[in-house]
Amino acid sequence: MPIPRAAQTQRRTRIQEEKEEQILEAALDVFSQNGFKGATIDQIAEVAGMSKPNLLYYFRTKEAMHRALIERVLDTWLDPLRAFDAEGNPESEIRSYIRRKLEMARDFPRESRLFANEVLRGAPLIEDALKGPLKELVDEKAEVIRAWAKAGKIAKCDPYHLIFSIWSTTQHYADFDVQVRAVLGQEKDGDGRFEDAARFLEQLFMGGLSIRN
Amino acid sequence: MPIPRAAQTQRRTRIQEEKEEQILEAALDVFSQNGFKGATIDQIAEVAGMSKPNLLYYFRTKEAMHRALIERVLDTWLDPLRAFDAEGNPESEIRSYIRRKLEMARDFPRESRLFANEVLRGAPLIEDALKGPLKELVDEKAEVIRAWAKAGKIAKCDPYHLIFSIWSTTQHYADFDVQVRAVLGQEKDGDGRFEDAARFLEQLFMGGLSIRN
DNA sequence: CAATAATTTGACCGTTTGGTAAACATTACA
DNA sequence: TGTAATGTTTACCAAACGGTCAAATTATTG
Repeated sequence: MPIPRAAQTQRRTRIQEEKEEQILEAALDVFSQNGFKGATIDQIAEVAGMSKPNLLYYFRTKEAMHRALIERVLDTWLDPLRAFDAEGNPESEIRSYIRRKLEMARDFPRESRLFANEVLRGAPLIEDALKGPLKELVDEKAEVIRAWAKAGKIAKCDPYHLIFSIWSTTQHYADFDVQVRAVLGQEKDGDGRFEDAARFLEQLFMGGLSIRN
Repeated sequence: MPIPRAAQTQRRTRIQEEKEEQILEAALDVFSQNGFKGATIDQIAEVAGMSKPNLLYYFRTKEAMHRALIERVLDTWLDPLRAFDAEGNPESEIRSYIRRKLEMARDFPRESRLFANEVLRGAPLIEDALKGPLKELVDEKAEVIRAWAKAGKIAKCDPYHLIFSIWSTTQHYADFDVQVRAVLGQEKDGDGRFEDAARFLEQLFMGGLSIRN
């Protein structure tokens, strides 16, 4: 009778796992399209196929839902950068980083837009994560790139802005999808568009870093 | 006594000009930070320094405000691309296009974020503009770039994705400003950051298009 | 099976929101 | 200066919102 909130219980039941998953899936849909303030609990509940109080049984507030969602996304979002290997070959490392980021934009556009929405509004929920773990990771990888440049393996360039430009060019295809589709028309869609983008970005970055094929 | 809404009157008075300007300025502040749904009329009214009904005297609905604002922004936003000159030198044309876009991201970040917010939510208000005038303009300039490539003045590349990548890399500094600042720390701020970005992007695109300095 | 814990829901609450009505104030101009 | 058009404000409304409550239902387990 007293309400032991799902999030507080020690061991999570099967139902809890399933329902929380179901809710976060719906929340991703709604938050990524409307932003935090624009999304409503009723809307998420409807998409999730459950009543509003039921949803609030698993996440006590709208913000708790958003926080759970964005923390999870932020984590997987950085996986490609973590995979960036200092010991590897500069050309193939950068090339495959670009491709992996582009694949994520293609396969997880909602996650990209959720993140974009959050950063756009000032990133109140993830400010600490950006200044802490994210910055540290980028610092580390920037150092790798700088070392490559110093060793003459790639052209000298600002590693931070290189990373920014890879982020922005790839995520653009998720975040600005509507615009991209409007400009390209429907004839180029899906995989064709993806391959065109991949080819172009590869050429751009390989050339810009003086890595000739 | 009957209410001749400002927007409907034939000739606009001095007060109308001033107040509408004042409102749109405030609306830019609020909409760009919170998105359409996240922004409230009360908030805009407060920033504009007038009462809510007074604001609604000039713009009958929240959507009317947003529409007026975004149409104006969209127009000026495309100016740099319009300035792109087919007769000019490819290198300097592309270089100055990048610089101009980067300057806009620096000087008009709110406009950039307003636009980003609108596209992120599916661009319901400007879908037609994207598929019409915007597409036509991009088509035209893409043809110019293609001709340059054919003439061997720049490397062969997909002109559409080239334009997308210039848009995304430059606007990134406005839209993802919080993230950029979090990663770079505060030591690099303002003009220093801008110059670093400009130098990097110039190198990237000039190299990627095989235009060697 | 019994009883306890976990889950689900309809009804509800206070606040915020977009927008209106009408009275009041100010400006423009004959 | 008078008066009609324009501009401004206070008070208000209905709908939507985030969230609560208690009762009902379902699952778990001794």
